[in-house]
Amino acid sequence: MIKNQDLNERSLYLLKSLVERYIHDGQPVGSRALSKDPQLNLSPASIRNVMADLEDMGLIHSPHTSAGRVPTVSGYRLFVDSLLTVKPLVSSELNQMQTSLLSDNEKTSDVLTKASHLLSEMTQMAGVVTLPRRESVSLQHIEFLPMSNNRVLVIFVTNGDEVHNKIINTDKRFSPAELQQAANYLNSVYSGRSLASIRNLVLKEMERDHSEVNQGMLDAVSMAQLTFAQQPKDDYVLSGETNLMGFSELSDMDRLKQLFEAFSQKRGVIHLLDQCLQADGVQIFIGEESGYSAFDRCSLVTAPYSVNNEVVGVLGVIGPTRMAYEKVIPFVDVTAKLLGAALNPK
Amino acid sequence: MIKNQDLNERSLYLLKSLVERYIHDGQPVGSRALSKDPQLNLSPASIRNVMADLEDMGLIHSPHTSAGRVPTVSGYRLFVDSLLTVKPLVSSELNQMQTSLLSDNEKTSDVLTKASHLLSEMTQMAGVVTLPRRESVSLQHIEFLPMSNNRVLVIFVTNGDEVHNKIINTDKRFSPAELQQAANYLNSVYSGRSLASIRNLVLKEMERDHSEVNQGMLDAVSMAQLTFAQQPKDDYVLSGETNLMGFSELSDMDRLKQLFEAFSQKRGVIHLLDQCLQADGVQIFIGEESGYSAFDRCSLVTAPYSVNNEVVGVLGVIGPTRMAYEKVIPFVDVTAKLLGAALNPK
DNA sequence: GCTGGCACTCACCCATTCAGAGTGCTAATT
DNA sequence: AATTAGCACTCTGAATGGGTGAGTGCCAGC
Repeated sequence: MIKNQDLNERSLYLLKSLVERYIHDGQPVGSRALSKDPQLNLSPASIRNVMADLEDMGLIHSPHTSAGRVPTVSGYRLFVDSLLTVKPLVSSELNQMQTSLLSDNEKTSDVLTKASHLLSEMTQMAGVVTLPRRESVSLQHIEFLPMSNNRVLVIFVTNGDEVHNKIINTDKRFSPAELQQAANYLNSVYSGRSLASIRNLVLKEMERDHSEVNQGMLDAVSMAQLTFAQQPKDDYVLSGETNLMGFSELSDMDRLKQLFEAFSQKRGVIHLLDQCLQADGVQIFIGEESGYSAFDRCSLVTAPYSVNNEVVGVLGVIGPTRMAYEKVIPFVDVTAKLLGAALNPK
Repeated sequence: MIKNQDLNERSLYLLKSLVERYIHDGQPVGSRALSKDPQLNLSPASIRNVMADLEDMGLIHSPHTSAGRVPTVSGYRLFVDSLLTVKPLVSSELNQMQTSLLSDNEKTSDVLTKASHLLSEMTQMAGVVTLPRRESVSLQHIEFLPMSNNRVLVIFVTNGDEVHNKIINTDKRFSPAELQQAANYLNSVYSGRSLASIRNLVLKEMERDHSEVNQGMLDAVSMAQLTFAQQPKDDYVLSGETNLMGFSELSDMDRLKQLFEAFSQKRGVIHLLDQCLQADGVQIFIGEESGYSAFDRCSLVTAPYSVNNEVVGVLGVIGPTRMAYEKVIPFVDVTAKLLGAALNPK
């Protein structure tokens, strides 16, 4: 990895200026263009020397002999990590974001959708928000409805007024009254607890000596087991994907197709986003860094969001590698904080 | 409109052959190529004469002087309406479709998703299935949960084990017991009825002399009113959109963007699909016929599907105008029938 | 009414040219 | 020792132009 110290002030400034220019107008940057920079009071020839050094270090690269230079992934990396001067949000933007996210009385899912739209609107790229991890949400209410045969429709509500439902196959047939009783029991014992802790409690309960407990409780616990046993697959809200079709660097149809397939596949994107749960702030994947070839020409700027000081999800912006990081980063950062605030129980 | 009778047998056969060839290999069809057709035992020159006639009638058109001919929208229309020989499904395809759709014990939404995937898989284009119209589904169970302030979370289950939920703002605060009572009342009176009829009953109930009824019933009815008042917006399940990115005729990025925006907008697509609810079989929109410019280069092959002999939704396939109608039409037709069967209460 | 013949028109491919941008290298300058 | 000016060189991209092939429209003859 290239470190800050390996390069002198001047080279770093030159790299910064080059990346900024390239991000700004999308053309390979030549020595002549850079020589116009007043802070970098150098002749094109000297700049060429510096650029040759930067190229040796793999920070920039020339698409062909007589083109200017373009940042490589490492170049972007260094730029983003050490050279970038983030642009604070202007207050009108902040206002817009606040009013759209903090409006009251919304269901969690609606707030997430709004956040996703907000990200894509503000950046004109794609916005993505993962649903809060099921593990950390808590149970508010559970309910069983009889269906044909041994099937039972489970409806449970988690905090944030999210309603989930699932069909379970029980090993015997329950009467409506029995189901009601089981629900009552579970509501009294588990409501308010996180799904993760419920899962643990259920497991313990199942291992206990069955003679001690009555049949009703046993049934209830086994239904809870069926309900909460396997982790549900995570999901996310994506919006503004179509914005990505406007970027020339993503206009290759094959790549675009791969990218959109990845979006509807969801698996890869979720895996990628999950990696950002640990980060304690904005995290960025540039180009191939993500490890998913569909994202080769894209960057992903993410930030985790928290409810009750616990990280429960991730949001981010997906766009071409050549994006205005200095604006996107604060957007993502602030959106994550606002979303956390909006989701906090009042 | 061009009618069958306006053209002699030969011209019609020529048109048919031309459209088939064009659909098959995507190149403008010239007179020489058509002269190879054994059934159409004519010299290129004669064929050119016929083609000139067809062009005058607006059925085919030449992209430029020295290219072959390409069907126009009217040409496709005539072809699809009167010339097409549909290819019945081979039994292996039918089997595949049956096994994937008729597997038991699925929720409505899962079946719809499967149908959509099936359509896109089989045709390698995009598949779309509208959710059953809310009007025609019937209420199975309703339930109220108290939330902060005057807000109440309504959960109701419709046939097909679909769980819906919604937050309503009541004008006074209800205790859990009151809510329970209201739910009990509504369940006893309305369960089994269609949402449309419930809406009517509720309206009548509201107009009745209020002194006659007790407060509990009144509360229940007003909550039902809030729940079922406005029609929920329709929705659909779309899949295989990315397949569309493979077609050269849709590879124009601007158009593609418009198309995908229309998909996520949903409004237009739904409106288009709704028009097919009345049709009593497969209905086709070719190119600009749809009236939505995003679909200018696309065709839409649809069929309504029914539960209990009542049409409740529409499904279809979206692809380039130049698609293999003779295969797509039976696919769509059969899928609609199978979906209806799969959704019929057992 | 059909067909063969013929002149004509394009789109497409290819090679060529040309200007412009940018480079690397070297020698001169500071 | 670092910077710069100068220069030859390379490569892209746009413009040009000829050649080819596919296909047409029309006409005259069968």
